[in-house]
Amino acid sequence: MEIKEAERIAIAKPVPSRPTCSTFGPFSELLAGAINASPPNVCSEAAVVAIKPKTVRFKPMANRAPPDQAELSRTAISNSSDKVLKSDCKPTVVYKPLAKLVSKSTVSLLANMGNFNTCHQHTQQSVEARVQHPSQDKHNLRSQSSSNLNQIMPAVKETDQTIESSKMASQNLEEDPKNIPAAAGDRPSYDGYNWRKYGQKQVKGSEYPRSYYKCTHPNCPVKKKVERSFDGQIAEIVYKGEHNHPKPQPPKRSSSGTQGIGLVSDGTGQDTNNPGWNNHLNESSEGRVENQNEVGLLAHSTYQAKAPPPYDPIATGANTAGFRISDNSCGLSGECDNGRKLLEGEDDEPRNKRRKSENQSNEASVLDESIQEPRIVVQNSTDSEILSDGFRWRKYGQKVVKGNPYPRSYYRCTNLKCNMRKHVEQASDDPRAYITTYEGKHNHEMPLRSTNPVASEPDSLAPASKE
DNA sequence: GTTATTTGACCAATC
DNA sequence: AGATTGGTCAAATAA
Repeated sequence: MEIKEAERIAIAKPVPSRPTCSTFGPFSELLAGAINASPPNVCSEAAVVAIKPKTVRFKPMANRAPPDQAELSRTAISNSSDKVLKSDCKPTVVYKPLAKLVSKSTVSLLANMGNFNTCHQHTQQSVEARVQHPSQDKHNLRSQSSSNLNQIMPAVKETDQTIESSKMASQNLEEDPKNIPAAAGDRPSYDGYNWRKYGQKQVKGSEYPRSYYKCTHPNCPVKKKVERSFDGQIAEIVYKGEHNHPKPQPPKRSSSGTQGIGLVSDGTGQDTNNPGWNNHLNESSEGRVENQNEVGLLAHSTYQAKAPPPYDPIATGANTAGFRISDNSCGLSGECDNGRKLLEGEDDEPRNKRRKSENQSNEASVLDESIQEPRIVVQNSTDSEILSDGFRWRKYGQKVVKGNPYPRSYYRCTNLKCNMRKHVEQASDDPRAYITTYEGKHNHEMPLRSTNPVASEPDSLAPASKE
């Protein structure tokens, strides 16, 4: 009986526990398994889990980073990256069309880079941010984010940069884990604050599990809720309270400044350093973009910032390091990075430590992935076209809505058959705070895949692409 | 041995 | 008043 129950549980919770399959094949496989309800062999572990419902956790093992992160990051990354790429980047290069790979490493890389995002988040943290998202739309969310990003970040940088950045990131990542002791005690998140995960739950409205984090500072009442999609994208992030303390300064990771940057976070975004830069970024022109990016990453992220972050020294300055990354990765679209970062950052944060070890073991794989990451990069499409969640969007209008000082951008799915539309607008002063509203559903598959390597979603959803 | 994460269970709020 | 959902706590586990 128990066993059965356990099994159930395992099956039942697709979300949180991702497949523990050590091998991780393609995400698709996993999905398939889940769908079938019969876990793949790999999941033998799962079976075990069944036996032990409690400990079911997935082992991060080397295989993967925590599923969430890795996958998430991947998707996020890929998505964001794709998006970014298109918008910003020129066609350049895609290292590999396979988006899959991108995932973890990329993510982490991005995440590192993404620290920028952190900045935004800081702000956000102080405030409450809510992400709006249609529950259904994972894709939508993504798309939103991407779209937003695109919109937001028109700036285009050279793809090369992005690529490089990605590469660097990847490299960094590799190192990161090590370097990143990250987070050493607390795990810094992209925003530069340290968070402790105190709970996870699947919320009814959302498909994805929601993770609850508390700021590790003793006095700090700040909490945040993060929902991640299987893809790894962040569907929602909600911050509550304001930090009573300044952001913890990151231990400098010496090494190369650059490295410090991203690296650190191996995805976690823990780098304290990052936060700083993040903030800077935010402040800086790019900041917005980043924010947006973040948002984008987030699938929906609408933040409503109540108050500005009290401290943000970070914001103040920190960008430095990260920036490089930003240049790189996101130069084009800071978005990518940001988003990724965000994604990773949050979830990852906690995991960083573990990951370290894991990463090490996985490093090889990761590295490979990271390398591939660059592929993310690519895409360029007209400005109007945006790949967000794997779908392609065309901006057909922009307008300033009455209640919102910020312009609202309207997008349509480029697929002729598809009636899907969405509009995105900044919700508050916080660039990150966005509101994306989707209308309709996609009648078609995501085009992106073929087009872009992105695949983040696709990957997960799909066919396993394994590569 | 320590610390952090995961997860089930409990409590509170809302409908 | 009951049911449902969200949020938090605390034990167990793993690194």
